Amino acid sequence: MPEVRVRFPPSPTGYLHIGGARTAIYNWLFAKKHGGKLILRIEDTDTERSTQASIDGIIEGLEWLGIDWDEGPYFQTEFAAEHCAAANKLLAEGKAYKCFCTKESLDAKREAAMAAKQSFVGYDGTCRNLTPEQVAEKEAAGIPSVVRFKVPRRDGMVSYDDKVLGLIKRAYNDIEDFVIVRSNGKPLYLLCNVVDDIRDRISHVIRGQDHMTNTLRQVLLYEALGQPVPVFAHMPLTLDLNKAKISKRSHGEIVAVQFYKQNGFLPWALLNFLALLGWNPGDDREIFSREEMIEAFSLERITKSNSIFNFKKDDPKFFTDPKAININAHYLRTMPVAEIASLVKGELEEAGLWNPTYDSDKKEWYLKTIEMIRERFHTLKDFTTLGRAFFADDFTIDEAALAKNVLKHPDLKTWLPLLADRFEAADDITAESAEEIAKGLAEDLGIKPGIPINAARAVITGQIKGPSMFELFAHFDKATVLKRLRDVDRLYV
RNA sequence: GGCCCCUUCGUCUAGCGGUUCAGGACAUUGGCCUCUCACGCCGAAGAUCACGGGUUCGAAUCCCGUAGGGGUCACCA
Repeated sequence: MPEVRVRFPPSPTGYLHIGGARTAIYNWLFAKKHGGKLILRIEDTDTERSTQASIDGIIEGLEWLGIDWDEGPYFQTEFAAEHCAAANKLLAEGKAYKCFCTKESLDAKREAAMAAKQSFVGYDGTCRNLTPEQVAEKEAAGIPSVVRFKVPRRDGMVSYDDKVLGLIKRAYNDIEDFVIVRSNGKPLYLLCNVVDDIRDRISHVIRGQDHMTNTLRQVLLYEALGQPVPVFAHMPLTLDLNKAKISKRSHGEIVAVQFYKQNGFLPWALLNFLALLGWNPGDDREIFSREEMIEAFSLERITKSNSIFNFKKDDPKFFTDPKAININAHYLRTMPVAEIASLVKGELEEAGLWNPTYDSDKKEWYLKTIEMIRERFHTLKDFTTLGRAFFADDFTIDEAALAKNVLKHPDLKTWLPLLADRFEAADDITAESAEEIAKGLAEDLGIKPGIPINAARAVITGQIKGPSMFELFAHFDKATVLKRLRDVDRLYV
């Protein structure tokens, strides 16, 4: 295979959404797999809608995901001269022509054709065969014109071999003479994109299936420009549960990469999830290290059919696709502690809960805490919400925990302080001695051990569930344990 | 409407003519474990492989129709 050069060409008209991210991911994986280059090219020719904020957001999103590129960002607008030169070349060679039809008359014609349910609603070729004299005449009269590509009028099919979908073909006669330069002299996407891909020596174009009809026309442009056609691979689209294309407009932030960053996702977990939406390695693996995924990736194993991003708005249990959360939770509980520790540090700092000693004296305690609580967390955010009691005294006790494990047994008002007394009397609290003490108290009181233990969990961690309480009695600072146990009184109001 | 693509459990998917009355993952659910929850482990339920015709000794797998879904038909990208 010649040098692999792929590109990710976002148009900066919004944030990076998961569909775009997935395109970037596949291109990135393919480049890495083949030792190729990934080029980032900002397609900003739509000056009306392009914004700097969008460019920043897209780059930030890619960087957060860990997708690095080898060249760029290039900006399409910087190559306007090349785009024009290509258009002029086609014009000079008779492969394109000026069209003086007005947009209004064209729109009217198309609407009439569609209303009449005619098979061909494209441009009718009115200006295709104007003589040079007629063209000169119209230009002299100051009539504005666009440049249209002269699609070969011949029988047969234009075709290309799609790496994902197989042979795609379409009759020449079904393709209209499309516009390549606006009346204001600015070339359009179809042409710019091809010219840029030629200049950037792009070998493989990996993009969404929504580009399929563009591809046939672009193949024609490559041929007219006398350039080799790159390999195309069209990946399936991501739809919502109603099978509608996901978009910022209709789905909001849930489809933005930024949303996942803000909601405690690990970049690699999101990437892993996204990669699996429309691709699989051919075996049962679903969790990959970076190296494993690069090694396993191939265009041939990209799925043909669209996939659904399974999220229900206002789902009380899952704020996004359950599988995405599951994968995130998996990484959360299996990644090296040192790695997750620094991410949690960021969360704590943001929440104003960071204690510098976690980096020095209490480092061991800090790491152990994370190790203990991360197992049942789903996102990084859980450390400062569900796990708040480990890092602060001003936590609130979960309602269910309070009702079920504390208020239900009024005698805990005396039992918990009693437990505190026994802990206080013990010189060294280990998980083993804590268990002995707690169970011993229950026995002496003639109650089930679960009652004081679960109540302790509620007042010490604020949660109805969590790590082994015996380990926690030993893990928490003794004074904290005693205080929280003795403070149980305040809960009965 | 034309053209193009797609169609296997709720969702992501495996499958590429026979060893599959369809396997895995997530979600759901029963149990074990247990101080709780989670993890882990063992189970359950869940897909007449969109439908209808062919081809074949044999089809989820090949062919043809039909239906459904998606994409696209801009002087947007």
